[in-house]
Amino acid sequence: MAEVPTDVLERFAWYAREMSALTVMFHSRVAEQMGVSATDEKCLDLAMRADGPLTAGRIAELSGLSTGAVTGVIDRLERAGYVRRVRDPHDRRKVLVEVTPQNSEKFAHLFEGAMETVERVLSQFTPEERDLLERYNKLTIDVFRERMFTPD
Amino acid sequence: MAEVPTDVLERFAWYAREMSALTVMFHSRVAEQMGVSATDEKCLDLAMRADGPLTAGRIAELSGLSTGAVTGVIDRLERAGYVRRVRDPHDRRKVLVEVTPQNSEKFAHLFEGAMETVERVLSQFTPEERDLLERYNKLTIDVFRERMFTPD
DNA sequence: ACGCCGTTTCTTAGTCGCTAAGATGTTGAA
DNA sequence: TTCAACATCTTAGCGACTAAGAAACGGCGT
Repeated sequence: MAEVPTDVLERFAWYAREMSALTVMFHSRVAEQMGVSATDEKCLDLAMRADGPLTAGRIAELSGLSTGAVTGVIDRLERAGYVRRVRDPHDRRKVLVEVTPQNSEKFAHLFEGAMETVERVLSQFTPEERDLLERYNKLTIDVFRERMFTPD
Repeated sequence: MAEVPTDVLERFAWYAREMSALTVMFHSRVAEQMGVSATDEKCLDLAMRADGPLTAGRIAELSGLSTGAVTGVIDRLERAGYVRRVRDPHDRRKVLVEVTPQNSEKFAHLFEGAMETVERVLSQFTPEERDLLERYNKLTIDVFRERMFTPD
C-alpha cells in the first residue's frame, strides 16, 4: 500500500473533476439528441443498465424522484417509444418498465461516437497496459460505488 | 497504434457508462448537501473551474441556459453566499461572478470524501503505474473534450 | 457632443416538471 | 370477507426554465 504524494493526488482530483464536468455535459447532450429531458434519459439509463425490468417504484428509489414524477417520466418515455409499461403478472399493482428493442438501436447509434472515443484512447496502450487500466477502472468503480451507497 | 479487441472495447464502454451514472449521482448528492439545485451546482462548478471570474452571459453559454435563467441561478447562489456579483469596471454592462472564499472552504470539506476515494484507489498502484494512469486520464480528457466541442 | 445600434443583463408572462398528499386498484393475512 | 399495507396514478401548488422585450451601457460615426 504505497503512500500517495500530495501533488499526484491533486492532479488526479483535477482529472476527476474535469471528467465529471464533461460527463454531465455529455449526458445532457445525449438526452437532447434523443428528444427527452435529462431526467428522462437518466431514468432510461437506469432501466437499461438493470438486469431485468424495473418497477416504477424502484426507478423512483434509484433516481431519487417521487413516484408521481416517475409516472410522468414513464409517460414521456413511452410516448417517445423508448419503453413499454407491462403489468407484473405476479403482482398486478406493479408496473414493469420494459425497454423496447428499437430503443437499443437508436441508443447504440448515439453511443457509437462514445465507443470511438474509447477506442481512440485504448489504441494508445499495449495489451499489458490495458490490463492495468482495466484494474484501475474496476477498482475506481468499486470504491466510488461503496462511497455512494454507504451512509456517512 | 494497437488494434483493440471487441471484448476489451465493450468492457471499457461498460466501465465508462457505470462511471458516468455514478458521476451524475455524485453531482446531485453534492448539490443536495450544498443546499442548491443540480443546475446551480453545475454553474458554480463552471465558475470555480474557470481561470478568472466569468460573466453571466458566459455562464449561460457554457451551461446551455438562457440568460434569464442564469440571472436566477446567480441570485440563488449569491443569496446562499457562494458567489458575489461584481460589475466589470471596464464594461459596466457585464456582471462578473466571483466565487467567494468561504465557498472554497465549504466545497473543500464536501470534497474531502472524494479525495479520500481517489487516494484509496491510487494507493493500490506503484509510482510507475500511476504515471501510466496519469497518461490515460489526460488522454481521455483530451479526446473526450475534443468530441464534445467539435461540431458533428 | 450627440444619436444610434449592438451588447449585456434583468424582468415578465407563460409553460412544464417536480413534490406532497390523497385517490384508485391490488395483495396477503386474519 | 375484511382490512391494513402496498404500488401506482392523479391533482394542486410551487419553482425553474424559455422567449421576448425592457433597461442600462459601450462605442462608432458624424
